[in-house]
Amino acid sequence: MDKRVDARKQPRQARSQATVEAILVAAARVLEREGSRAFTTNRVAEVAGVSVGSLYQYFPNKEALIVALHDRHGRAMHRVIGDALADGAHATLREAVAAVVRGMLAAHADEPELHRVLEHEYASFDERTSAPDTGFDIYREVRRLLRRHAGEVRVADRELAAWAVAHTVHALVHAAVLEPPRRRRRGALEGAIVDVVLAYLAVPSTSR
Amino acid sequence: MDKRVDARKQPRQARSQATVEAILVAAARVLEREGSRAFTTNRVAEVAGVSVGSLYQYFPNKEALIVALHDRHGRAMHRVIGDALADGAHATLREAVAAVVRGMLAAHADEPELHRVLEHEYASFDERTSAPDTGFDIYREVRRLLRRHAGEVRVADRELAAWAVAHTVHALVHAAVLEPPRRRRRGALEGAIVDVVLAYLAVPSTSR
Amino acid sequence: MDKRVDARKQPRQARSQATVEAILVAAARVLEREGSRAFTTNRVAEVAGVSVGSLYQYFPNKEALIVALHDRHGRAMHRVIGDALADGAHATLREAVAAVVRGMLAAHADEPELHRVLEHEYASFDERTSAPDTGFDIYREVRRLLRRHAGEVRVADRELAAWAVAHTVHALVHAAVLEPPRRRRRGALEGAIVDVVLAYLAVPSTSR
Amino acid sequence: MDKRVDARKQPRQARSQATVEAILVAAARVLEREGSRAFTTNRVAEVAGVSVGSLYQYFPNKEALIVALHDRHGRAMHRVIGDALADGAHATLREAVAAVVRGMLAAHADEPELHRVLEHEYASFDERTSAPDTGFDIYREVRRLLRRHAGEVRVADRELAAWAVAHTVHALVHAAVLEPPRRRRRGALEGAIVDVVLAYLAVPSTSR
DNA sequence: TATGAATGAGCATTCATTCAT
DNA sequence: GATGAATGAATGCTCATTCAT
Repeated sequence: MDKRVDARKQPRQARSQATVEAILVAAARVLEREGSRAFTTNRVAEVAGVSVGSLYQYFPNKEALIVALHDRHGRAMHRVIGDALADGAHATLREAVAAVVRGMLAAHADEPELHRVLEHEYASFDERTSAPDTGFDIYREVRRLLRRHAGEVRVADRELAAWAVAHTVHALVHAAVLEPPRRRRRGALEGAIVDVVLAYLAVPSTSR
Repeated sequence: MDKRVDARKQPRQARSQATVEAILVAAARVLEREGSRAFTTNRVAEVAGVSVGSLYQYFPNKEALIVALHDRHGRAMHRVIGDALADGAHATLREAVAAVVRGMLAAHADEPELHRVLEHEYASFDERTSAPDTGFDIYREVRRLLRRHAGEVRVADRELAAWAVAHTVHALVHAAVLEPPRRRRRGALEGAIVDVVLAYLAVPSTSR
Repeated sequence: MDKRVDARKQPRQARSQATVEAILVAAARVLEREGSRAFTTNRVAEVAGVSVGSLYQYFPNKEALIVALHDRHGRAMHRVIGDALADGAHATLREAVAAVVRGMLAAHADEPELHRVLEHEYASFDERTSAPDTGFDIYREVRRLLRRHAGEVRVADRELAAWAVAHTVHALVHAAVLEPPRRRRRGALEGAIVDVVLAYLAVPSTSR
Repeated sequence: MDKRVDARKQPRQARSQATVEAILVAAARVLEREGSRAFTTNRVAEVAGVSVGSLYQYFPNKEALIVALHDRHGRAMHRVIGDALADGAHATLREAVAAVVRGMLAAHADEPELHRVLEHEYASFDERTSAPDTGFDIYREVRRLLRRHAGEVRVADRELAAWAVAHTVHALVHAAVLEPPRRRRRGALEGAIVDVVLAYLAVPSTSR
C-alpha cells in the first residue's frame, strides 16, 4: 500500500494558496537554517504561522513536504536548462553549458544547505513511498543539449556522456556552494565546471 | 560542549574485539538493507546478536557508529589511492587515475546504499558534534597525484583542478553504483569517469 | 547551559488548565503513595489520566514537575505565615508562632511523605538546573516576625535566631507528621514546637 | 519477600576487609562529591579500584551500600553521645549538650552533602526492604541525657521533650554544615544550637 | 476551515546485576 | 576470589498524526 505524498488537495481560493506557499517557504527555511533534525511538522507550522492542523489540510504527511520542495526545485532547474536551450539562445556548446551552470549556481546559492538535505531526505524514502516523478528528466535535457550541439560533441556513447555530464554538473554545483575551495570566486568555479564538461565532450573518448 | 563520538573504550580481549566488529558489521548491514529510518541502536544490537548495553559499552552514542563507519570507509579510500600512487605503480596519469577509479568502484560496489546514507548522516551532525577528522584528506591525495604527473597536467590552477577532480570522481563513482545508466557494464563507467578526469586535466583551461 | 524547569507553555483554555492540574495532582499522589522510585513521567501521566505527550506539553522535563510542586508548597507556606502576621491578627509572639505552627502542621498533615520526598528531590538537582527561586524566603518571613514582636525577643543576634527558628520549625513540623512520638496528639506536638521556639526567643542568649 | 541489605559475607581475611573498606570509602566519596545521580555500583567500584564483581561479593545490592554507610554514621553518632555522657564527663546539662553538639558538628563537617543524601536514600527504601535497625536509638540516648540531668530539666513531658530535642539538634547540625547563615563561625552556630535546646529544657513548659 | 490539545508508539540511553573466564 | 564483558528491563523524552472544538 503506497503512501500518498502528493498534495492532499488543490487549493483553489487565494487564501489557501497563500497558506500552502507559507508552509513551503517555512519548510525550506527550517531545513536550511535549522537542519533536518529540527524539521518537524510542528516546527514548520509554527514558522509558517499556521497550526499543524492546517499543514495536514494540505499535505497528507511530512514526506509530502519534501516531495513538494523537491518538485519545486526540479521545476526550477528545468526552467534554467530550458532557457539555456531556447532557440537561438546560445550559439556554441560552451555558451549553452555556461548558461546552464550559471543558472544552476544562482539557483543553489541562496539555500545551499536546503538542497543537500532535500536530496537525502528524498532519496531515503521508503520503497513503499511512490515518489511521483516530477516530470523533470535531467537525462532528457542533457541529451537534448548534446543532440543540438552534436557537431561539437566528440564522445562516442552519447547516452553515457549524458549520464556523466548530468552527475558531474550536479555534484560540482553543489560542491561549489557547499564546499568551495578557498579564495576562488564563483566565476572561477563556474569556469572550472564548464571546463570539465567541455573538455570531456570535445575530446574523442578512449576506444574501449 | 561537544558530543563525544570517539570509541568509548578500547576492546582489549579478543571477545570484545569480536563484539565491536559484529556491531560495526551490523550497523553497515542495517544502513544498507533497511535504511536510515531503521537504523536504531536497538536494531543494530539485535542484528549484531548482542545487547544494546554492549553496544553502548563501546560506542558512546548512535552517532559514534556513523563516525566509526565513516572513518573506516575513509581509511579504505585512503588505501586505494595510496596504492595507486605507490612508487612506480603507474607510468602515466591515465593509468594512475584508472587505478584509483577502479579501486573506488570496487570499494563501493558491495554496499552502495551504505555509502550514500553514511555521507548524509555524517554531514547532518549537529555543530556540537565534534566529528574527528579521519586524517583522510582527499584534496591532499589528489594534489599529490597531480604534482607527480605534472607533465601531463595542463590546467593552470592546480588547486582548483584538485577540487573539481575530487568532487567529480566521488560523485561519478557513487552514481555508478547507485544510478548507473542502463545496460552499461562497470568497465564502461570506469572508462567514462577516467575520460572526464583526463580530458579535463590534459586540456589547457580556458583563460578566464 | 542551564536546564529549563519552568512551565513550557501557559495553558489558556479551560481544558488545558484541567490537564495541568490533573498532572500536578497525580505527581503529588505518586510521590506520596508510591515513592520517588515510582515517580516516572509515564506513571504520573497514567495516574493523571493523560498521555505522556500531554505531560511534556506543559512540563519540559521531569524536574519541572518537582519544581512546580515545590513552588506550590512554598506559596502555601508563604500564605500561612502571611496570615499569621497579618495586622492585628495576633497580639503576642506566642500567639503568632502558634498560628504559624498550626498552619504548617495542617499543610503537611495530608501528604507528609510528599514533602519529605519533594525536599530531597529538589535539593538533589544538578547544579546545571536553574531552579527558580519561588519568591518564598522563609528567612525574611521569620525576620519580619521577630522584628514585629521585638519587645518579646531577647536573643542578641536576631539574624542568627531567624536561622535557628526557621530550621527548627521546619524540622519539627516534618517530624510531627512523619515520625511523631507515640501517643501524642497533634495539639501536644504543636505545643512542644511553640515551646521550643518561644523559650529560645524569650531567654537572653548565652554570651559568646 | 524482603530484600537483603545486610553485608553479604563477613570478610575474614585482611585483604577482604581492605576491599570492603575501600568500597565504603568510595561510596561515601561518590555520594559526597558526585551526587546521588552518579552513585552507581559501577562508579563506586571504579573509584574503589575494584571490579563491580568484587563489590557484589560483599554487598548483595546497591541498597546494602547505603545501609552500611548509614549504619557507620549511626555508630559514630552513638559514640559521640556516649562520650558526652560518660560518667563525670560533664557536670552540667549545658556542658553535656554542648559536647554532643560539638561532636556532631565535627562529625558532619567533612562530608556534609553525604549525610543529607544518605538520609534520603535510606528513607526512600521500599517498604519491602527491611533496613535493619542499627541499634542506634537516639531517643534512648537523649532520654538518658535528660534523666541524668533531671535536676536541670523543667519540661513536664520528658518523652516529648526527647523527641523535640533529638529532631531539633539533628536538623540544626545539618543546617549548620549545609546552609549556615552568612558570616557566622561554627562556634556561634554551636552556641545557638545549645541555646535552643537549653532554653527549652530549662523553662517550664506551657500548660496545655 | 482553522486550531492546537492530545495521543502513544518508538527511540536513545542507563545501570543494577550476572556469570564465564 | 577477582574480573569486567554482557545483559535487558526500564526510563525520559520526541514527534507524526488525529480530532474535538
